[in-house]
Amino acid sequence: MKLKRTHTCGQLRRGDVGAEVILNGWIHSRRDHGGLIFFDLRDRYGKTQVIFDESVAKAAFAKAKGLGMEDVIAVRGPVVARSTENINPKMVTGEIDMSCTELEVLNEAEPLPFLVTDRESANEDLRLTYRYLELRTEQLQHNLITRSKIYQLVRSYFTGEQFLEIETPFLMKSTPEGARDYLVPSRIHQGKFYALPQSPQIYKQLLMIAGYDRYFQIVKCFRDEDLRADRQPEFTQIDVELSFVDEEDIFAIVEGLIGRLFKEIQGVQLPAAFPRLTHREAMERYGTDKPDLRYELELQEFAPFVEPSDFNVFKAVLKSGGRVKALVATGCARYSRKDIDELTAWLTRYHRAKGLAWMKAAGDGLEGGIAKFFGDDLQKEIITQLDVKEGDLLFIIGDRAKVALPALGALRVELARREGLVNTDEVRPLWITDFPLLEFDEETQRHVAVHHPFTAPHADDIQLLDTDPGQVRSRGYDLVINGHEIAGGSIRIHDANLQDRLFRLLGISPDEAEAKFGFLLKALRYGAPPHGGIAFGFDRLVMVLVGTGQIRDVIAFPKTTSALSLMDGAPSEVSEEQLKELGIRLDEKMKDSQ
RNA sequence: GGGACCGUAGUUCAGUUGGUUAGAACGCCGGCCUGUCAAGCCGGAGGUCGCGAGUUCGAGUCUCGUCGGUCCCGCCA
Repeated sequence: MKLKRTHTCGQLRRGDVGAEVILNGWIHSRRDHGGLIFFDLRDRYGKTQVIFDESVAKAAFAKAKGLGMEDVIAVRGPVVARSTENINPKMVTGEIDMSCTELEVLNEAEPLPFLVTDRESANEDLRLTYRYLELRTEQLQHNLITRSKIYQLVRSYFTGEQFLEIETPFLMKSTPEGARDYLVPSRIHQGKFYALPQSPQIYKQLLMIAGYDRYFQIVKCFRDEDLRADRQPEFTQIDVELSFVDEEDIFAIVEGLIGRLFKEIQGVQLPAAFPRLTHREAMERYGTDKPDLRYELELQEFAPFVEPSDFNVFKAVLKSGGRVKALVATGCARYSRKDIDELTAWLTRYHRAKGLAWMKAAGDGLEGGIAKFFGDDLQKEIITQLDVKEGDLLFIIGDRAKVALPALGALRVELARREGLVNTDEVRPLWITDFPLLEFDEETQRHVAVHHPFTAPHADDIQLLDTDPGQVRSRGYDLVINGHEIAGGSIRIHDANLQDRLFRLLGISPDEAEAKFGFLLKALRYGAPPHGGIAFGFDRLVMVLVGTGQIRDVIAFPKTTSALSLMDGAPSEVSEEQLKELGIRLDEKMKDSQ
């Protein structure tokens, strides 16, 4: 190219008027007036309007005639001021034009599959197929530029706090527990496989044992599970681990980082310390372990009103050890029977609830739904105790605790969405603490780790490990922001005997523990310091910081819901030779389907 | 593994109860036009109605299957 840029397309201002400049970029849009042509020339820094005037530069004008959207050009000419009535207040460069005297066409673009000016102009599958075009859109450029800033802020924060950035292997040993591994076959050791890390958990604990007492890494992780709007099979974590610490040290470090990120990216000042909720309290009040605190609408205890009532369904629920809780939907008495039926259908379909009971507040009593099972005095008591106001709608769910609380929690989120209760300017971080250490898995009929098997049990509950493992609290914690689980971590077990005991509790035999985690158990015997850490879902953090609900909006080249890369066609078949080298033979059925 | 919604021109969509030649906007091509910034005006080209079967005298429309996308449940230590 002959004309190399002297400025970017977002740079020129009134003060540059008179300067001779060269700009390089893409033709974002063109407006042809016959003897006068306007281009908006775009690069990632912004847009500048370029004018081609037949009477000023005949050759450049003639070439510009034939150009169209997304052609790549270089233009030379003076910066000229716009007359007052021609100033475009919507553009930061709107007070000036660049009057082109020389034009070099760097590359002409074929007609586009969709408009780069408008992200909504194509379905997502088409945009993903031409992801490099979608990445030219303002929104995605903004998201990726912000993401880049966040990497830098994270690195400068942690290195400023004396953390070391250390890389850990991508080709590692497959371990049981947790998500399905992505496997990588070994050529040198045919029949054996590496696994891509679900997280660098064990490595960072080994780094603590090695004495690197403050470690962090911005690292890709891989989990072969089904996708969601906020979940990709490969994603990025900010992985952090510290030695000689307890929960308070971790919280302080994280609060410092999150505070700085929101200050720098959003200009929002967060409190120096974040509020904390125990897991139990979060479930009781919000029906979820990741509550969105930007709105109230808390779950309320309804059990006291069940016994004096005539509603036998709830009585039976309580008798069998279940829970009955309520949600007071402010001003929702206007909901029609159809609205309520829709909510009921949604809850039974997606949240395993058997039903959704309701009553409307009218006058000084309750009516509709199950109101007839509650006497006048009992209704008045409900209204007083639950602070029900005229025009409110009372939703009640009775079921096993595992169903009733999450279902009502889901209803809370849905009602907030419908009623527009979410203040999108607010940022509400909080810590969830005191998770249960173990959870009984019905399918495999054994206990599984709620967090992971290296999480330390709460000191007060260790004696319960053998008698009532389900009641043991862990030293795990989650950071939740606006209803998104942003980070999770724990104080780890640094005692080999306790770790051994945990493996046994999880139904991992001594032999298996030795085979799968022997290296960790051995390392714990060579002077392991007390340690703990946390891992951030980096993509989700970026989502919250740029204000999108879709993880694909913050990843340059994401996969579809079925884990395909529409642009390059991954995953794809490989040659017989490649398979042979790896000692792999495909199932006949798969060959047929190819 | 399961559920819901979607697939019509390059793109976004409309298309009535199953009925003549499947429309609009943007984009593209050609023409006019010297102050637009969603430029405007005139004209033109452009369709395997995702794919396959079925029902029917007749299918973009109904049924089944299949492929792809999105969202959700399960799953995600």
